[in-house]
Amino acid sequence: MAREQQTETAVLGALSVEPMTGYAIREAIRDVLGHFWSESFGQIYPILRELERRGLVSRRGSARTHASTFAITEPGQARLRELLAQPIQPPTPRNGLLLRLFFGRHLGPEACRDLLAAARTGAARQLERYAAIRVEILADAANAEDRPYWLLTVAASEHAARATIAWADASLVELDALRTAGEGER
Amino acid sequence: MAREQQTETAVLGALSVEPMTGYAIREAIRDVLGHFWSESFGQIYPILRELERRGLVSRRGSARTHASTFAITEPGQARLRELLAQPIQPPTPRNGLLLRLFFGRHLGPEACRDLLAAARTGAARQLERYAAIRVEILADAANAEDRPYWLLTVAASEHAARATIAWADASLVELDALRTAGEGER
DNA sequence: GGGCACATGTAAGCTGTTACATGATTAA
DNA sequence: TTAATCATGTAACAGCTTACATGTGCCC
Repeated sequence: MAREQQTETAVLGALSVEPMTGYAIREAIRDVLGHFWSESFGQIYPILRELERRGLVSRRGSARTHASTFAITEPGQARLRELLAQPIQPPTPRNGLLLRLFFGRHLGPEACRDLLAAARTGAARQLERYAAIRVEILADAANAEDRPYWLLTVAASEHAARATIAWADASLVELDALRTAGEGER
Repeated sequence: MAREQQTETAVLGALSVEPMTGYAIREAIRDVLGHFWSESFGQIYPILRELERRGLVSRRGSARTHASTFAITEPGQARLRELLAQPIQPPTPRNGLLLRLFFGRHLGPEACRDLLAAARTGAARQLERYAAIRVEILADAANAEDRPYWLLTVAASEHAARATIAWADASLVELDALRTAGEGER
């Protein structure tokens, strides 16, 4: 699946929940899919125009009034199903934290400790956010059919965050052992 | 930290382990950092030339002979330490699997099941690869000082993979419940 | 001498972000 | 009425991948 089609998927998917303005699509993606997806205005508006041209979404209200709402059409629904069935494009891995830790010898144990502690804190904070999202999803009576799928994605992020915390805790212990050993050598 | 500096970090880091050709840098990044980093030739060669110009690496042998080895210089070491201390640039999240599952209602429980099963299989295969990398690192007597840091990154990936497996298992159970409920409604 | 792995590099092109320009609407 | 938020869009640019062009050295 080409990269561009993924934006198309996200936009059509957002509109499959309810009609929205382009601005609202961005907000929804940031607030609801934020833990696993992102789109910028520079992507969304051109795609919306393109989707409109192809009849996959319909615009209500003109762009000039600064209040045009987009709704997914029947062909749009079909296109969304088609896109969702495409093979998943594996992301190119780029983890700045692990890059630093891999070359951690040049940074020293203390700085690595700080990196790990920060990662742990960040993951813990994310867990709180996921709990809030979970509550929101459970409270949303309008989209009961979507609920199990939405909860699936939250669970994925929660598992990942808990794994990060467990890894950080174990690594902090190991780094401490390394620091003590380093002091012993002096 | 700007994106471009991250490539600089990866290249200088690779050369901090031992002098290498550009080709070998790519191989090393793919084989050793592959689970959390990637670089392509189109990035590596221009950066090497730039680093040479700035005196951060030195070239032995000419490009024309197709066998020039790059080594990190003393200023290069200092630059690497500086780069490693830069704040981490958070990656923009883009998880194609979670995007599909979020809109899973349109795909149906069976297709989502397949996605989860594939994710589980992939994570299990990765775990095997990490075990192999771990053995390699432990067997590498030349870089004993780097070892604890390298093992840290492997542990991170292992934790993540195990979290994926646990999540997939739990989610498969939930999806089955959903399928059964769906059949009961008919 | 044919194929393969090693090796260097460039150019085109895609994806995506950022910054900017512009305007409407609403609440203080 | 002024500030904040909602809203639409574009242009420039950064970053990265891919494909291509080219060549070396080795082994069968």
